Amino acid sequence: MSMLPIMQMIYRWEAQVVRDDGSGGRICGHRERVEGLGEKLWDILVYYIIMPEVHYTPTTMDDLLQQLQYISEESLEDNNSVNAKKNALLAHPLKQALYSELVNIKRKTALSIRNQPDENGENPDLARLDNMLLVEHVIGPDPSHYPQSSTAGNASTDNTEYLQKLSEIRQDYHQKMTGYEMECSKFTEHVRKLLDVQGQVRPIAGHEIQRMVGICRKRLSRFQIQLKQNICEKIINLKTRMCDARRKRRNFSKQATQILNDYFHAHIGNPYPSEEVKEELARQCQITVSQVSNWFGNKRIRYKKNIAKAQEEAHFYAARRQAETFSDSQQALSAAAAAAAAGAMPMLNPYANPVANLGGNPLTSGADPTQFYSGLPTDLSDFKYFL
DNA sequence: TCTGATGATTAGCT
DNA sequence: AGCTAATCATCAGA
Repeated sequence: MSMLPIMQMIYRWEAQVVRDDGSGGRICGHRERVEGLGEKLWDILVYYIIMPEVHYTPTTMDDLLQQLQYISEESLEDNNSVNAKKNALLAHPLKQALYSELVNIKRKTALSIRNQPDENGENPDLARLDNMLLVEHVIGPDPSHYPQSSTAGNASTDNTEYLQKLSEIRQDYHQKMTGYEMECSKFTEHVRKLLDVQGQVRPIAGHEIQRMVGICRKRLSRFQIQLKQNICEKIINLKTRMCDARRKRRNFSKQATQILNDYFHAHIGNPYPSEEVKEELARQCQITVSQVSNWFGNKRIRYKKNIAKAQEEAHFYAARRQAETFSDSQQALSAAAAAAAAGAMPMLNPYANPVANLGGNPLTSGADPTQFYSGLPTDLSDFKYFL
């Protein structure tokens, strides 16, 4: 605390006292603007002005500083001498005048300095969290009361499970928020009562108490933010879990697979549907365009792989047939294996060579005939994709 | 429970 | 951006 404002305040108040009670006394000419009043100002005034007879008046700056230090360190609680001072102060005829003056000065000086706009502004983090909680139906209307849509079975099951989990989170949130509000109210009420008591001996106006309660609530809102953050994290985890397609993979319906297979085999020469076609297929199959893209990606690569596998098997069996003409069966098997491994005899590849394909028997490969021969192209140019 | 099928994801390529 | 190839995670039938 700076000394100059305190001295100015003392002089100012002394002048006020002289005017109010007309009893004369020291009148000081210092009426300069008072700035930066501290919380102990009231005690200082009590010591030096209201009860000057029980305290010696400091004559030097060092004496005054020493006295101020003493006052600052003295507790206002459970102290007989302090209580005596409080009582003397409350009974003093000038108490009200002094009180009003100090409240007025505090409002003009200290409060105006501390009353920054950000103290009253809404916390952006809290607003963001509240917004998310509103969007996710944790606050506001309960989504579990909404009528269920009659979508496909899997989606409906997922939705029900999601709503159930969300309802649990919602319940947890409201329970914790109720507890928070209760604790918050209890604490702010305690602060309010404390300030009311302090207000009897210190210049604390009603609006200051309100402001202090607001500050308390603001400080306590950190717990509220923490709570809301935890709830938001829970929702994000829930959504991640529910939306993780790998965990909740569902096979497409038979009808959807049929539609996709029909298109694939009908366009086996160039199984790359355009974006428009993908959208149409997605609509027909009731899946997303991405799923259509995935399906075609998987289909193409697996189709190719199966061809390679069929080719390998064809090589093996062809080689074995050829080897059967040998007398040594061991030699035959070795020859077949070597032929298959080397990918020899491409003539037997039903897809690498369309002419051979048309003459071969796909069933000997052991592959799924519907996989390989459904919608088999008749025009040789259709094979360009696999050549 | 095992195993092949299948949808989704990812890195790398063009 | 779209594709391939490898891989993962899950489904579903034996």
